Amino acid sequence: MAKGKSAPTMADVAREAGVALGTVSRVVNGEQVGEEYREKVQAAIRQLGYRYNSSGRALRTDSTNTIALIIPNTINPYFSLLVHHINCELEKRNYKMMLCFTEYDRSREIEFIQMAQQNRVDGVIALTYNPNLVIPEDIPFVTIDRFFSVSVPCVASDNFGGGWMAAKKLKELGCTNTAFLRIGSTLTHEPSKRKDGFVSACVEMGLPFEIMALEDGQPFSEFERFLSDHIKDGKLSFDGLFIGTDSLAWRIIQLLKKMNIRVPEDVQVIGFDGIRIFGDQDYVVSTIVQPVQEIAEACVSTVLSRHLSSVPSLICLPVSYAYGGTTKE
Amino acid sequence: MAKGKSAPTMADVAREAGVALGTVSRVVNGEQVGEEYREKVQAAIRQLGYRYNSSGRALRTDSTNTIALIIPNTINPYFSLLVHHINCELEKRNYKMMLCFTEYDRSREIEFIQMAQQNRVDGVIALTYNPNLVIPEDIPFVTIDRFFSVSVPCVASDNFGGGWMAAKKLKELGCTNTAFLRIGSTLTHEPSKRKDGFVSACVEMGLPFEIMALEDGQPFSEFERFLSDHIKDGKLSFDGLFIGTDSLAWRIIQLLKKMNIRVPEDVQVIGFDGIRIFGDQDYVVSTIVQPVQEIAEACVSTVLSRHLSSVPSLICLPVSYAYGGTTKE
DNA sequence: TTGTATGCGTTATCAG
DNA sequence: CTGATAACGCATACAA
Repeated sequence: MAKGKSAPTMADVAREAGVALGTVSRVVNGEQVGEEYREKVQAAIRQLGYRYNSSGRALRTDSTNTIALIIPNTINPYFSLLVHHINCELEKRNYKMMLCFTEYDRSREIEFIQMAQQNRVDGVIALTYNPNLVIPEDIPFVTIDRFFSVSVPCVASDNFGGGWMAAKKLKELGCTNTAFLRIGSTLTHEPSKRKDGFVSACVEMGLPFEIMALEDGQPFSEFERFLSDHIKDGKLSFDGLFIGTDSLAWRIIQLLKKMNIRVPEDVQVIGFDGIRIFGDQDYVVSTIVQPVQEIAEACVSTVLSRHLSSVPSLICLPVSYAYGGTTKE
Repeated sequence: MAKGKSAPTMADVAREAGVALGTVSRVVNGEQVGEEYREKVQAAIRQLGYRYNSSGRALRTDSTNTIALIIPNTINPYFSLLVHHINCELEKRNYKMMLCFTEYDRSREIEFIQMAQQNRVDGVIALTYNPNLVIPEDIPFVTIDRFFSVSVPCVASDNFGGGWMAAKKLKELGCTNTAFLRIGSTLTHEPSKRKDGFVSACVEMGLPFEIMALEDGQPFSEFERFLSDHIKDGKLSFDGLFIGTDSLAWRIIQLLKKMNIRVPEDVQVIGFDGIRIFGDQDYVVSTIVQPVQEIAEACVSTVLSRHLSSVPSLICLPVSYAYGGTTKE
């Protein structure tokens, strides 16, 4: 019988079962225990409704069965998807997730890494933007989309291949003059390679292209100006656009509508990420799809395999093309 | 100097500062401590890079500064939004979140509640569907959208008022024959009142309406049949639809397109939830917007105020109408 | 005000 | 194979 209202402990179970405390621990942890002892203990556990106290275990073993996920937010649907699949993978393996939102704040990225260590998490998965971020060496750490060093595994999709694929697709669909549009930080990370792949393919195939990259601080209206500059007699000189993310693609398409340019009749548009409306229905735009499920699986299995000596330092996963109404066909 | 590689403990700090262990604890917890002692301790803390170990504190205080959030997933954008705002509110208050995905699995809902207790979380916020769920009395518990009993606070938006608002809006926009469409469980919960509010308003205003509710197991195609049955000479007899969720509204609109019914010219559609594309851009459909931010704030402040004796048992927050392209104007 | 000592629930190390 | 017991890092009641 537990004393008062507080939850029963191993000592209570031991008393109830008439065995030693250590024996209870062994049963709970599935270690070798004599059959009749095991049964007595299990009966007592059921009797008292005992469940082990993770705080005690955490203190003793210095591990919490928890992984910290550091990510800007969960409003952006790509991040939501990532959070979802990573948490599912963790749940499968009986791990918990400690979710940390940075809102793109560089100081919070640092803070959360410290906080994660203080909370004795068993590892960290991080999607960050701070160019000066220092990755601790004494805790399993996996990054998404950013390569720091060979000792910090990075998981990303094949951004270069995706850019290449977009160019090839536009060409196949009959485009003869294209542009790549992107917005974003000056930070060099894996997604930066989307442009590189696109450019490489265009050069190789002899497909004309222009680049329009908005740096931090420049207003969105710069895109409007850029597009206007390429309109003659109400006709856009581009017939194919590859855009850094689906989100930006969608905004650009709104812009084109306002300018009376039809998509995909006048210009075909391919985005990047693979965002679906309501998370699981149609693709919002034609797009290069990131394999989020596989990315999540790779992150989790990598961060949990600290002891496995040989972890690749860059895990690159294949992308695919999906039709979303903004290309022909 | 810490022994070996493991993180410094309070004992290390005490030794370094030449004070007692208890004094370090008091400094760390911001209690009254003599000025020169405080300074010595803080210097030692900086010196060693000490951060307190939350496992030790958790074991000692039997509290973890963690709240469990039980929710189906984070793919559905409404859930993503909820997770986002709840986590933000928790971060503000220096609490962590333990995220639990049920995927609508009733047994997992139960499991997670037990697991949360085992992990000594300080409270639970839950959005569940299991009709037989038993809410533990010995832990602060807040539910979203479902009322269990006066002792379990429930946070929800004004679903009845939202239904009423939808009817009024459709009437204002000139509709003369309407229908309410919904899909979903047989479970009675707060969102069930969307229909009630709609019906009440229609009756009061003398606006004709029909109800079409899909029960569990019925295929989506039932909606197609329902709509077909109401088409004569290619013309839909309804000119206004109120639909249980934005997600369903969007699917219905796809259906209408296939049937060559134009939205909003032939029929105006209002959904419920307030989902925006990419989480923060345009509304996907015209809709009754749930005040997610306020819901999150209410959940968190309620679950954290266990000691405050008087918590209302139902917190009902006001909704608003937003134009999203599927109504006139 | 500061120091000392105990115990939170668990795992792990020893003896038996 | 089992029982007893010592940590783990911290907060706190009590003694100084």
